[in-house]
Amino acid sequence: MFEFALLGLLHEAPMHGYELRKRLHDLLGAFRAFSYGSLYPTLRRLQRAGLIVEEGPEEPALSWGRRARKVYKLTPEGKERFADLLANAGPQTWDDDSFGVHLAFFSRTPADIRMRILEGRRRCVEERREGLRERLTRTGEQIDRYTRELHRQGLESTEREVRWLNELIAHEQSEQDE
Amino acid sequence: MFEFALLGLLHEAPMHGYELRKRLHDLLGAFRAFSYGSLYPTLRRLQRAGLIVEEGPEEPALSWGRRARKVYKLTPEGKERFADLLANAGPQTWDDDSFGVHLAFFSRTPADIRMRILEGRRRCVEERREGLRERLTRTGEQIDRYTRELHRQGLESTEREVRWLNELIAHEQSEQDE
DNA sequence: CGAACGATGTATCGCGGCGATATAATCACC
DNA sequence: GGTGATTATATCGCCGCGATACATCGTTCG
Repeated sequence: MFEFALLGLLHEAPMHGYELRKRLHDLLGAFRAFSYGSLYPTLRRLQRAGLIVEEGPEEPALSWGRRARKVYKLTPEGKERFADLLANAGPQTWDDDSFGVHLAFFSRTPADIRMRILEGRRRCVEERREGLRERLTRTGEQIDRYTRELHRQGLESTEREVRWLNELIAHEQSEQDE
Repeated sequence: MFEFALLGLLHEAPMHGYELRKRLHDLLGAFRAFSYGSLYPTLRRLQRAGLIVEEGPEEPALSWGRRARKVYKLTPEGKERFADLLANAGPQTWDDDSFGVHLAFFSRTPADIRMRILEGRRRCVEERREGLRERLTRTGEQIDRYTRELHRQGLESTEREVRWLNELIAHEQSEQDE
């Protein structure tokens, strides 16, 4: 997840940790929080895996005054890895975050893959919706008001996501026809 | 989180792990998934902390055929701990799950505390809403369609949650007046 | 009859992510 | 010249998850 997002951002330009976190927040803050406690360890992991490298000092004299910062850039292996992650959807569970990251990089994703990701997401959200409906009728009247309220809220937001996904898919199709 | 939910469930009756997980799923599945990979370690932790104890074999002969199961029950310390967790809201961030658990146990929560929890939640969701609005206007037109769509979706669901919380709070107040 | 399957049941392992925290330099402002 | 916000990197321990393993029971189907 983190790995996916970082590789995607570094695809735009080389960056250092702090900057990555800000971009992450702007790009994906609407659906997920990102902490430094994951950022730096993930960067180290990516570095050890050879997916990113620390850029040389470069411009050591120019604009001095900035304090120590480590700028990372993608390696060819990193680009390859990102392409892999882009192409296949993550684990198909309703609480998996990777869909959001996919969406954030959709403008760089081929149309057929976009469609596959969207439909995969829709399928798993629909499954969850059915599960919730079934549970709501099963547990019926025997649960207290607050729990039922929680269920209603969960079901409604799931239904809304399905509708949203349908719109996205429809838009995708109309674009394809044109 | 897990700890909170487990203590709450064991408040109803002594139970074993598998049963707890099923109840968890019925009660809170609408907003959160629960895995065994957390359940059993959490039970051990609670046991080590003296908040729960393994019930004696009890009825060893009756209804035999059932296979090995460990039934846990609350200790006085466990009840105390649960009361503490009930009374004060968890970390006030929009992605904190503990609100859902609180809600699930609302029927056992005093009215004034219910109100405090609801208002705390509303405050932090409203803050997030403002942050998202600000970011949407700031990043304005310079972001691609898909990312904007993600933002819109995040903002809308936040707004819906605020409305929902307002309803819950209003209902709470009307009940108090009566 | 037995095989196969799905539910019941307990448990662990490694890893990914988080909150808290430490450290430090720079900048803006009064 | 001090105070606080912002920029910047980093680690620690804990929590929760997915995968996996294993054993028993009831049912169903060939």
